Amino acid sequence: MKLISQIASVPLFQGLARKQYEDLAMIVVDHVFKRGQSIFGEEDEATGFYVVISGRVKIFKLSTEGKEQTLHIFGPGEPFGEVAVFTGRRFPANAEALEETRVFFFPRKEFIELIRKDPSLALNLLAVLSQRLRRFSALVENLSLKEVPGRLAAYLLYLGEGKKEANDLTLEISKNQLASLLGTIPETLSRILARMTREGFLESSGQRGIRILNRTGLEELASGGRRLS
Amino acid sequence: MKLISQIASVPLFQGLARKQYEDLAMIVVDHVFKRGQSIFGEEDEATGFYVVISGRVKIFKLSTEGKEQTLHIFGPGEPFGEVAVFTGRRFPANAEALEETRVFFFPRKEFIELIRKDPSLALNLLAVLSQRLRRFSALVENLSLKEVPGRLAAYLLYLGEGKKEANDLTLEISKNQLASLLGTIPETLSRILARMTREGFLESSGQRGIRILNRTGLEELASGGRRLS
DNA sequence: CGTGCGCTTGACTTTTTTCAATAAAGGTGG
DNA sequence: CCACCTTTATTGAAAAAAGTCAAGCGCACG
Repeated sequence: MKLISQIASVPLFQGLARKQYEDLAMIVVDHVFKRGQSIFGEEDEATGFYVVISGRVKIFKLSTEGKEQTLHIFGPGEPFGEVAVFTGRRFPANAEALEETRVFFFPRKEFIELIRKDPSLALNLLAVLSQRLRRFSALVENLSLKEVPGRLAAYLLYLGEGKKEANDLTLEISKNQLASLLGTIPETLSRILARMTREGFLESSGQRGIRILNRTGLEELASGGRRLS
Repeated sequence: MKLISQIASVPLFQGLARKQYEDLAMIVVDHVFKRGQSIFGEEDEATGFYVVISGRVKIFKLSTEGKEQTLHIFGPGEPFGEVAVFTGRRFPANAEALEETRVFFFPRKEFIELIRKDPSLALNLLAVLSQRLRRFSALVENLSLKEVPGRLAAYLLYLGEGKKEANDLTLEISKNQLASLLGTIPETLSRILARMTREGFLESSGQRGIRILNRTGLEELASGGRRLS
């Protein structure tokens, strides 16, 4: 059946027994959201979590002044909202479809029931969360470099981690938001990107594309062993 | 038996069935480390994870130039090294006892076997990891404030979270290391602490103690709605 | 009792932010 | 498909913040 093969193709559910897939198929709720439509809001009850099947989902927070800060963009195969399922009962951020997006929703209660029945599911989840935790702590390290060029270099390398085309990056957030994530402002980011381009570290293609030309150079910047001239 | 009640008092294992505690007691390895002794090193095989029973454990990384960066200090009841158990097979950092420290070691293979037998253990673990992930993402948000006073204020508030005496803080890392975590240098941190003291936001007691005197003021700094004069 | 490490302070330099003005891109509706 | 409009990105010059270098203090430790 189509549903089961779709579930089986989600990395989070890789390597489960046939029976498990059938059980998952029993509790899953198929949802389609239109571009711009909200999937859940901050402070909403977390009644379950989602997996993106097709399309893209933006996770973001709104500051008190109403400014939007994108935390992450999830694409096909990626789960989101799981953290809330196991801690609080509320989502800590908002989720919205960036384009026509299909998601599978797994209701909290039923899902936990499933875990109780077969723990291999839990082991998969633990692996996913652990992985994320590791990446996060790497990010924290990066952000503590004291100068912006170093932070930017570290971030770009971090972006390429575990990709085939590690030199061809696509920013999943706007440069304004990247600036904010790096603890700086768009003007500074823009200037530093310009300098890096001038010095042959990278080249940008379009608004979101960045190609790394001198990986070693970036690594030196990120480790503080070198500075932009 | 003593062992079981000690295991039961670990938050990570709260609320399990009697049988579970007995199983855990079967696989646990009791270890005592002297002050300064290494518990594991970066790149060591992660054959299991630890829970602090008494004493304190420092988790740190060494930079290429041999400088030490403390990531965390764990005290009684707290688990460490779990992430490595579920992802890679190697630890991403070093662990060392800060004082005479007793830890329980849970071997990976046997522990995973236990999870397979009873998933409520897995649910506890999932909750702990999720919680940590949440705190981490809050930390990332804090570190992205563009000025140091804001980052410091956010960090101090973050430290006090979920404590009874939220205004009486004890830094668990040296000010040098705090500076590094905040993406700045000790001199700047020192000056900013001095300014904050002069303006009545806080007062410091001893080298590691900080008392918050004006929480609202710090919150305004952290949100960018106010600056030090 | 000296040595070392961590913390503080001062004067000076460099980096980053601010403010303001333009340029480019992307989406919208005709 | 094009013109328009709003959002996003870039650039310059002046102001502010943070970093560097150097020196001194104080407490813990051997």
